Amino acid sequence: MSEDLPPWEKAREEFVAQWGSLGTQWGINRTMAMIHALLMTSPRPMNTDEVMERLQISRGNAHTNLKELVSWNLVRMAPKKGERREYFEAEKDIWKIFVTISRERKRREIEPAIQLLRDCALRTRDEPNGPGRDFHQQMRDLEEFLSFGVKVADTVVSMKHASALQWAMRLLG
Amino acid sequence: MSEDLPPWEKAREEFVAQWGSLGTQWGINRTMAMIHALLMTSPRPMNTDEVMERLQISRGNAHTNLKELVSWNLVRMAPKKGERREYFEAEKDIWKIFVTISRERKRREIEPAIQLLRDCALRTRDEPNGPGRDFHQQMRDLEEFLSFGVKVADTVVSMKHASALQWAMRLLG
DNA sequence: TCATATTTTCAATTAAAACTGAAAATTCCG
DNA sequence: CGGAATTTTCAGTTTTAATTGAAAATATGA
Repeated sequence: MSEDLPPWEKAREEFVAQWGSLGTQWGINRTMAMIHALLMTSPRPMNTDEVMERLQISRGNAHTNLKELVSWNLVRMAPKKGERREYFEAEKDIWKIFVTISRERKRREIEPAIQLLRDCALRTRDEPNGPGRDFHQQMRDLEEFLSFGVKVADTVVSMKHASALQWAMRLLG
Repeated sequence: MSEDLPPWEKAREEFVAQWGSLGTQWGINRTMAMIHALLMTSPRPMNTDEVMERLQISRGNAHTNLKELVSWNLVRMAPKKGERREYFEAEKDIWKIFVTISRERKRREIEPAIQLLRDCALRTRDEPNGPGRDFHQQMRDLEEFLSFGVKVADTVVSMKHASALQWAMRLLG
C-alpha cells in the first residue's frame, strides 16, 4: 500500500492516520479527519477515487465525508477544465481554517446551548428564592458567559491574521 | 418519574436532558454531560444512588462517569461527616469551569497534536523543495499556530475572572 | 474478627455510529 | 434521445462506544 512512496509521503501517512485518531477525541469522525488531513497536505486537488484509493475506504464513505467537509467550508470543490468528475481541495491557511471552524462550532454547538440556557432562565424567572432562584441565576450566568465568549470570538475572527497576532502579542507581554 | 417536582425542577430536567445531547456533539458522552449538568444545578452534593435514581442509570454507569468527572476536575468529592458513602459536588463558577476545561483539553487534545506536528516536521526537515518542502512548512505552520494558541490560552486562564473580563472588554471596543 | 455497607471492576449486552457496496439517480455529450 | 461516466442514496453490516448488573474487592465499626 505504501511501499514505493517518497520519504515525505511516509510522514504524511503518519500525519493522516494520527490526525484521524486525534479527531475522534474532538468528536469528529475518523474518516472525516483523515480526509481533511489528506487534502490539507495534498499538492493538488483530489477526486473521490483518489481519496478512496489512498485511504482504502468505500465510495459511499468517501462521498459522505467529502460532502460533510464541504458543508463545514473546510473543503471546496475545485472544477478542472476538461474533466467531468469533481476534484476537492482543502483550505491550507491555518488562520482561515481556524476562522471557519470557529464559525461553524459557534453555529452548531454554542448557539443551541445559549438558546437552551435562555429558555431555562425564562421558565424560572419568577422563582422567588431558594433553589429555584439559584437555578435561574445559574442559567443566566452560564448564558452570559457563553454570549460574551461569542462576542469575543466574533471580534477575533473578524480580524486579519496579522492584527490578531499583534493583539495577542500585546496580551502576552 | 417527574410528576411531583416543583416547577423549577421541570426546567432543570430539560436542562439536564438537553445538555446531554449537546455534550455528544462536543465528543463528550451523554451520561457524563448529564451528570455534570445535574450536579451543576444541585443545591447540595449528591451520592451515587441519588444520581442513579434521578437519571435512571445503572450503578456502574453512574460510578464510571462520576469518577471521570472527578478526573476532569469538574466534580469533587464532598465528604459528609457521619456519612460513610461518597457525595459529589460540581464546581458552579463558570470561570473556574472554563479554566478547568481549557486546561484539560489542552493536555489531552492539543499537546498530542503539537507533538505529532513536531514529529512530522522533524522527519521532513531535509526535504529540499517541491511537495516535500511544502509539507514540512505546513507542519511547521500548524505547529506554530497551536503553540501560540496554547500560550494565549495559558495567559488568559491564569488571570482572575475580573481581569480577563476587563481585558476582553478592551478588545470589544 | 465478622457482618454489613459501599465502591469498584468487568464480562456480557445493548445502543449508536460508521461503513460498505450496489442500485438508483443524475449529468454530460454524441 | 441513448448510453457512458459520475454522483448520490440507503438498506444491510460491521465496528465502536456505552451501559448493565452482578460478583469481587474494599472499607467500616461493633
